Amino acid sequence: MMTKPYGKPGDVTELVSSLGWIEEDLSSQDGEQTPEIGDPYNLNRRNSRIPMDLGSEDMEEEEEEEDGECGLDGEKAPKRRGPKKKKMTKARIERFRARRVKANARERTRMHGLNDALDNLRRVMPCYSKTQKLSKIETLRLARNYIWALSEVLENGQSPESNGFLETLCKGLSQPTSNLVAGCIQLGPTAMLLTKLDEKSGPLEAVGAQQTHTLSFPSPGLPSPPYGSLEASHLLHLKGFKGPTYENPSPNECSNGTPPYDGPLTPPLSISGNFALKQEPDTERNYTPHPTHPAHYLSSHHYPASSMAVLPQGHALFPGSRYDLPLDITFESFATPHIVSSQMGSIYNE
DNA sequence: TAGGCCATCTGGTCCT
DNA sequence: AGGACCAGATGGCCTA
Repeated sequence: MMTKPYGKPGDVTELVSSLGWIEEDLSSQDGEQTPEIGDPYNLNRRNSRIPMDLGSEDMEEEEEEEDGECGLDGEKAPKRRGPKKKKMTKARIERFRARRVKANARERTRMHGLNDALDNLRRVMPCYSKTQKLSKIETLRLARNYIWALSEVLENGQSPESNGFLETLCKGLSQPTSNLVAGCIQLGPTAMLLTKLDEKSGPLEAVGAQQTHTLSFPSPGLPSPPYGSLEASHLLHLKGFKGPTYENPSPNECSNGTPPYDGPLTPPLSISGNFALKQEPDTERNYTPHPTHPAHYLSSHHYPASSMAVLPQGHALFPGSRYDLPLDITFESFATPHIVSSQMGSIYNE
């Protein structure tokens, strides 16, 4: 679908004068402006965007006026063919304006719905923060990568704590987002491992076991970030899951015929080093299963302020990372692969 | 100040 | 005819 381009500057000058009635009329909508923006309908800057061709009766008066008129260069405009249209009456102007206002409202609502859906998507991403939202495009990219990474976990048994999992997640993401994801991923498994170990042993033993973790961050004594919860939906959608039966395409191929994904691989800057925080025993570890998590697979941790540089806006900058992690960041969905790994048997057996 | 991101308005197109 | 969807245009806000 091609959108008709707006008129050239010359056209604008010409039309602004001839369409003064529209400008004047639309400007009267000021009373309908929404409070968020001073000029929500852009009425004050729409002069150059007055419809070049309303394509309907709404422009009849303007078309009539132009009949026989000379253009800017003095050339005679071609005589308009077809039936003479009706005059633009006040009532017609009103109808046009009402239609436009209604359409604008619908469009706003539609976009809000789209944004709500994006927010919902953000919430199930490996890292979610209310204060530091992923951009729309990064949300979509990460979602795509996340689905891909999870499918590899399911199909190949790839560890969600492996660098491969992380690299898949970060494919095509901007460097800041990659760092954010890396930080989440690298911090996330700790709590979950601890949680699992806690089921068999005490926290201290779990801490000791953590030291053999393949990834070198969140150290045993390292305070964990505030973990979020794994929403019930993350488990529910696995119910009845019978395992992958599809052919897993290459990351750069799309089986549905869509163009290949050729986003550049942007490995996180700090897979193993930059997030190495202080490796001190954390006597302040405050491990509590997240209340909203039905299976208590995740826990809720909080970083003591001493363990990281705390930025003014409540963000914690991880050493070596360009990306500061909001303190309210959650890792709710990151647990999914672990859930999948640990529950695979029971899920399959259902 | 430039660039990224976003919300909004807008007209065109398609569909019901 | 009217609504949904789309993409272009524009200005505001924020950050490096």
